[in-house]
Amino acid sequence: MVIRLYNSLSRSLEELRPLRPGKVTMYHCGPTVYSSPHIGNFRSFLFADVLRRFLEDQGLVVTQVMNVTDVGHLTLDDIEGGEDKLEAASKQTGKTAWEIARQYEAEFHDCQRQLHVRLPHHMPRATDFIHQMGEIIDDLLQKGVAYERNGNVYFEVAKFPAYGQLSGKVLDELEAGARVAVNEEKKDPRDFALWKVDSKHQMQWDAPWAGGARGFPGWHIECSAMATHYLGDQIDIHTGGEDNIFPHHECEIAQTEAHTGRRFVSIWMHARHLLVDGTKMSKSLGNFFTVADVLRQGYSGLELRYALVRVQYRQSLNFTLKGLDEARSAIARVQQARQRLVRVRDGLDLPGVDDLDAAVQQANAAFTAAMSEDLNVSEALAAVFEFVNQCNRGAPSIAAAKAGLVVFARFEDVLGCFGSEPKADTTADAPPELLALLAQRTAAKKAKDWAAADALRDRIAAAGWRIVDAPGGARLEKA
RNA sequence: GGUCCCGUAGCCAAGUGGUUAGGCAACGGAUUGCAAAUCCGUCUACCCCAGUUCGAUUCUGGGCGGGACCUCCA
Repeated sequence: MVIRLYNSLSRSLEELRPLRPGKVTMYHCGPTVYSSPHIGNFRSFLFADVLRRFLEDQGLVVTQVMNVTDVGHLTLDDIEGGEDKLEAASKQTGKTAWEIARQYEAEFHDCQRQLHVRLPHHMPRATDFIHQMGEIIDDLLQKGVAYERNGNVYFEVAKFPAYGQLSGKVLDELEAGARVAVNEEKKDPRDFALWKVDSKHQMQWDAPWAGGARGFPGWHIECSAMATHYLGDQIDIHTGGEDNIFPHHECEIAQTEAHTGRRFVSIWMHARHLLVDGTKMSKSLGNFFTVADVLRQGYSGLELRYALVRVQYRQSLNFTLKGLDEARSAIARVQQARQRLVRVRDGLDLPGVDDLDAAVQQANAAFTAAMSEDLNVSEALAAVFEFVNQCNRGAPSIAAAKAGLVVFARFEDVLGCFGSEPKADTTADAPPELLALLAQRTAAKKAKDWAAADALRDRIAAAGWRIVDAPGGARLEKA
């Protein structure tokens, strides 16, 4: 199956042709660990996760690298002598920048776990790569595409003609941009920092090249260092949020390609920002959600994952609490269909004669086709639910149940938002007191004391379980 | 101001130059003691105006509306 992905650089769908057949290298711009991860962050990271899962589903061997930015990116204020994100958080909390970084890095990993993210193979910290950044900076200085002013080192954009290709920024207009603070040190306003000197900065290192001043790395160099370190000079796919296109990825291309002399990335992929209640998520509008916020409201990681993954990554998904409720219902529908198959397979329910062959084939083919076309998850989900309906309406044989469960396992393997295969019967997992109530209800039903039976059912429901009445008897499911 | 994306039934959201996407919700029926789950059915839409075409939701142009980026941001 040909996999086509949208390349931001060419602004078109391109067939994925790995540099080394059968293997795909991916680099993802990861979190800046100065605050709690929010749902927008994870829209982007879950997109990367689904991409990786689908490529593996297609038999490709994937190597994933995601950086942890613990140096902090400079804020706008920094241009005028302010501080970076980590430094700012440090001042507010009284903790050191290092403590802040480690705290939020741990929280990020926790979110990854809760959202069922398959962990990237490498998650390097920027602060562990100061030396490698220095080597690149030194090389760029040697090559004459970077220059030093008062210890600060800048990349000279004029020396890299392709600058602006990714973002489509017209250079002349950039120069006149109103939000660009004047920096007399730069030869050109577009030049960007590779190394900065600021004696007040908490995180500082001796310059890792001869003759350099003590300071800290600039905005973009970490990704070049870590990507090339783990994956080589050329990588297949590089992802990030759409905001990364400019300036971050534009600068990354410039400095990396100037350094290696080779094309850095084959396919650039960018996730569209999500909207919350139809508008941009922001703290001032009060529609800002961290991952923890959502989980605290009683939604599961799977439900949040479903809500963030169900729309194709290049569409501006509209996140709502109602959407989470919909996710809950949708997941339940899938899991109920799976459980039905499990019960047939395990001999708890009578098998039928339907073989499901056509449905299995159709579901797999439609799912693959949808995902192959730039990860069209919405369309892939339609294939999933079409299959749910096929399973539910028929009377699957034992062989069909087995085959159907393989299909569902595959869907779960790629999307990861349904959960593991349901147990055939969860009654035994319920607390003993609920089992006692269930027994009482069964007795009440036998005595045709409907009022008592219904009252008992209500009590069980209040405890978070629901009764499933079936021909073989009633059982309990976690609601 | 520059660049770009989008506007699909109650809500979310695919897709197509002419054949019911899907999910959630709602309603009717089957099933059930009543429910839950499930099945069947109903609600069947493409912002507006021109143009191209035998035919446009789908292509072109204009308008209106929403959103994004333009050195904090996934």
